Amino acid sequence: MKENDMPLPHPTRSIALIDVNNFYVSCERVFNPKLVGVPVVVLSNNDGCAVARSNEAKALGVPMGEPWFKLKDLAKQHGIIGLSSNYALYADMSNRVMSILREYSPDQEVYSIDESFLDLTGFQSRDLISYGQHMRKRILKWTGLPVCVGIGSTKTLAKLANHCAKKRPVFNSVCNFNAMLPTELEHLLCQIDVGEIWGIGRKLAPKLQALGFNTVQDLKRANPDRLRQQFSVVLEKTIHELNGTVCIDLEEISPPKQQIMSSRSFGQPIRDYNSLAESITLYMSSAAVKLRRQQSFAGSVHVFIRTSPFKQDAPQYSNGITIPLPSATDNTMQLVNIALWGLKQIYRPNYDYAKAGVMLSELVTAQGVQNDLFSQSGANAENGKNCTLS
DNA sequence: GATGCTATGAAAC
DNA sequence: CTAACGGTTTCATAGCATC
Repeated sequence: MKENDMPLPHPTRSIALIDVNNFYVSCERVFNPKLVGVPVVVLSNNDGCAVARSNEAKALGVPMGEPWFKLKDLAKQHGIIGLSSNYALYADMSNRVMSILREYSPDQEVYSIDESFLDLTGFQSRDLISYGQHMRKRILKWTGLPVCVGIGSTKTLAKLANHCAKKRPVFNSVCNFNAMLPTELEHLLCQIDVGEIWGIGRKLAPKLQALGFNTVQDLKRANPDRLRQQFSVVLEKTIHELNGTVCIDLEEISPPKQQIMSSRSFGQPIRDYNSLAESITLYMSSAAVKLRRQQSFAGSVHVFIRTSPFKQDAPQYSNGITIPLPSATDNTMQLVNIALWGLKQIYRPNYDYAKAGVMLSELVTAQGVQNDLFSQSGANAENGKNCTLS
């Protein structure tokens, strides 16, 4: 791809999206080179489902999210290796990658454990492909992880460019839409399925195809107003972003979570109240840690328990309860007690429970608490831990 | 008729 | 030997209740 060194028609932003290939699998391979070149999947909690697949595993047709027991035959046949996940390792590797990337731009959004946006606007456009190659080679050398780089004038386009970098060997893992001629880009976008666009998922893709929007180019040329009517604002924004109009900003500082959830499927079904209570206590403790780490206070607590929907013949029960708190708190003891009270309300004996969890919502930040306290002249300020919701 | 709350669904990683 | 199936989060909307 030849770089375009003509002046660009509009003041164009250059947003890069850097994404580690098959992140969990690649992490495992760094520490066990025997896994290189063979089909590998990393499994979810309790070795339940495939949450990451190597290219070899994908080529064998292993679907994302497939339960491991359904893969046993295929695995035996082709020697697919199933690994338990090691989230502490992945978090550590992620931190290394993110700090390397931070040196390439002061404007970074860490979007997920294996993805980061960088704003490269103002960097010399014709150099961006080599800049991207530099990142890629450095990350590979310093962490052992393979990444791809996509560059475009919006986040949606950067995502799409990243997809091209990954899927099309021509780009050698770095694809810059901004460096392509309009006709060249159009030709490319005609070959990509609508379903590949960020925000177009399993439900939306078939609906759009039914209306004749089969490729990215089709959707790019669609009438945003009309599709907003028919679908949603989200889709309207996507169309604008495909045309280079920024609708989704770079979020360098991640806003505090509005709700915090902790839940887990059990390795084996649980029937008795005490075991359930133990789990709920554990989940709430971890939720409370997350809550305090972002310096928030919870205004309501939700507790839920459920049997396995996959056991068709077993009696099913699923219930949850939301408990509003008179006063927002971040205190583990208080939160656990409330959750256990909630559990008592919804618990029914003689069911095989498969999953339980808690959710904290109506979160207010410590900042908000401060303001609240000032505005309410310190009412309910006992050890600064509680605040009244107004 | 406008506004607010809740439950639900779709999407993402 | 059999059965076995993730976890969080956000955002938008629809339906219902309320002012």
